[in-house]
Amino acid sequence: MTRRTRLPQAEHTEHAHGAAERGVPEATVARLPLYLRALAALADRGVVTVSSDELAQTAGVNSAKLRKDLSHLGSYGTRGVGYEVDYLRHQISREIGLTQDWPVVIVGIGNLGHALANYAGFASRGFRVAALVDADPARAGTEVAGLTVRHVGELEQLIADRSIAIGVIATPATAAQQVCDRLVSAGVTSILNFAPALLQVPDGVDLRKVDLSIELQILAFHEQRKNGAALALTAEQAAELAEAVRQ
Amino acid sequence: MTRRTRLPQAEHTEHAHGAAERGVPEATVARLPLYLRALAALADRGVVTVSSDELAQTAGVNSAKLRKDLSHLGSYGTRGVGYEVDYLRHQISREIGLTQDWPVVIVGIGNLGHALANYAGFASRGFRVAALVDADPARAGTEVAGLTVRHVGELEQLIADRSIAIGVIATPATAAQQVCDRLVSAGVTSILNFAPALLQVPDGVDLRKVDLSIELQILAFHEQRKNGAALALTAEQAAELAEAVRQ
DNA sequence: GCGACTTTGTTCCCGCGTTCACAAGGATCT
DNA sequence: AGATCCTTGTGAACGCGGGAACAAAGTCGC
Repeated sequence: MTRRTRLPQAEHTEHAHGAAERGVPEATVARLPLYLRALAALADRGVVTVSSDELAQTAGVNSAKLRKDLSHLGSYGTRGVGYEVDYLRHQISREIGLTQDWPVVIVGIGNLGHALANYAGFASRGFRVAALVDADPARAGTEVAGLTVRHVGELEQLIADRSIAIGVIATPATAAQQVCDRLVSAGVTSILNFAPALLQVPDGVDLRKVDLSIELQILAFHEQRKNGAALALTAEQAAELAEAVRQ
Repeated sequence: MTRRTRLPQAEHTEHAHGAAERGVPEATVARLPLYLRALAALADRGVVTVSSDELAQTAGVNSAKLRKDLSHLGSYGTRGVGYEVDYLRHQISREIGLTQDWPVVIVGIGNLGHALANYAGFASRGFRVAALVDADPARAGTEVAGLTVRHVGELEQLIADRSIAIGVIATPATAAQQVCDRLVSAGVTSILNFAPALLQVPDGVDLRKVDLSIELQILAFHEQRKNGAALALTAEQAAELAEAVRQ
């Protein structure tokens, strides 16, 4: 196997520990939650067995992709029949790690942190909001989503006491890196960042980011292209005009 | 195709290689907001000119990728020098469409909708929350983020009156498709969906989704892999491990 | 004006992910 | 049991995005 791509670095897929053995492609991992949601919907409707085609349609993907994705986890289907909903659901849940309890700390209890603390989608998937932390002393002591907000000074203690491995950053951008550093040094190894800032984390720590405004900007780009025909045309005409005038 | 964007003396009429124009890769589009943010940070620090290397580092990407991305928009740099911060910023803003005003309607003013309505990142990038709508009559009439929440019955009227082209869905999953349909038939052509549901939209309508719990699930997957050796083998080897530790 | 230097814009190559198409394999019926 | 049908799992082709490397093109010093 030892592919020799002549570059001395950037090989973190290669020596990643468990990945070599059962390497599940990142793109596949990102879709597993979709399948899980689709399976839950089917189970609610009392469906016992589904074909890849049906499941794919429910999840909104191509059936070939679905089959290939599932094949990375194992051979959980029956040829000629399909997949047993409950069984497959359990297998995917186990693969993602949703069969265990994941305590999470949310840092920054502003509007967004407030919403995240109350978000039902977390609890229903094995994530438990175990601590809420904010830098504002006035906010500490208040109750949000059934939990008492603690001051950020207690961050390390809370992480240690409650075995927290996952942290969510919902602070302003200016505080994000500092909070991130403290989370990491306190032992958190997975971070979900909502602050619009570029965070640096050491190797071994996973960082994902969600930037709400970026999504809107992407939509705006395409929106502009749709109605853009007219505008771009005038722009082009203007350029041509300008050029014509110069001559 | 022979359209030439006017920039600090660009004089190649010859191989007017139709760069850019009709085809900015989706991956590039998704990074443009990052560059914009990096440029804003540089401008705040008073930087006037920046090399692709510097800018790439600020944005957290590879410099070759950055240059290729920018080349899709046009030739906005000066060889041997770099990019003029303000000029490039304006060009990207224009490309994404951030130089114009984008009225947005938010449907579903629960915790998340509340947070979105107050999100500062929108207003600072040309997005204007033009209407808040909720299905709960009790919530209609209340004030959120300086706007009066309207009942969902007024949705179509609001969209028409305020020329809204972008809609944000922050409702429960069960209401999402119905809201989506109404948005579309009222003329909205770009939708950002926060509800954990698969939405169907006709051609010509752009749909993007953000599922907060999916991000956490992806983190959980990797987290499990990290500690994975021990956790994955619980059944058989946990006992072995426990025994080994005992001795 | 000219050569050395700097940085962009582009080309080439590689690997990943998607998709098609089909062989493999189990279920069902006769 | 054997034939037929059905759906999975996978091999192979393909297109796209990423990264290294390089040529083009401008600046700067003399």
